[in-house]
Amino acid sequence: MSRAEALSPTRLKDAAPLFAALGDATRLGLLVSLCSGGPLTVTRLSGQFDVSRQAITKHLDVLAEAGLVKSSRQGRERIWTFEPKRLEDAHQYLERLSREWDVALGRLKAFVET
Amino acid sequence: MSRAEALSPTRLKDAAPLFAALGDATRLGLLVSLCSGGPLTVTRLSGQFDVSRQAITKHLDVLAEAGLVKSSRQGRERIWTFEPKRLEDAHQYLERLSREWDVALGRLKAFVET
DNA sequence: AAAAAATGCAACCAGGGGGTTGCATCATTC
DNA sequence: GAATGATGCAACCCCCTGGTTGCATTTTTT
Repeated sequence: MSRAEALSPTRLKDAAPLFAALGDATRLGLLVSLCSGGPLTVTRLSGQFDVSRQAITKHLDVLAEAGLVKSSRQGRERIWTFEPKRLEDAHQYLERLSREWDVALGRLKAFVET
Repeated sequence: MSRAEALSPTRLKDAAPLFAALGDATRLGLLVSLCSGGPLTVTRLSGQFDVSRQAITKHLDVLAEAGLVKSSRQGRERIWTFEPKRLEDAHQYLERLSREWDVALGRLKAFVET
């Protein structure tokens, strides 16, 4: 394994929590809001969903833990912003998977043609 | 929204269960095995992980529910195979998200330059 | 036909996840 | 400085998930 690969966050053990963070409808909705609606505060965000503000806070914490969002204090309010890096990691992981699949298909095809 | 988009399984409500299925290290391992190791049986698969065969069965059921694997009976054993379609759906959903992000960035840039 | 192999099915258990309510705290604004 | 607004923190609840064990069922194999 190359050093770059060893440090890559797209290794299996790191990819699972990332996908887990994406695996909730409310959290995906939050990502969409922050993505297209720009940086927002918790109370603003919770207005768009029918769950309590505290529930939204928990979801944002999960997303932050996965590195998908970032927050910063600004006076009395906390601003949440989308963080595209980890999304790219997930993207790359999926690509590696399907590439491995294509390789396997290639092997099978070569085997059949023998 | 176009008809194709309306029917696409990459809409938010369908994407969440898909990512949730991917959000477990054991299940990702199973996908990798089926992907690169070819179709396998449950007992063969459970040999590669340190959980019981029944636990692996449950994981495979989750993956099947999400459309990521498929199974077929063959005599007394059941063969599990990787199913690449849904992976492509997940891939597309991530791309749509990051595209939306890029659009938002573009808007911001245009606004700043005014 | 009996033994062995692969799977199916069910009950059970511990822990975490998603949700809530209630209240404390900190910054603004009048 | 008192009221209001935005968060933070904690306790609690329910249920789903990931895991287990034990046993029944179906096919092979000898």
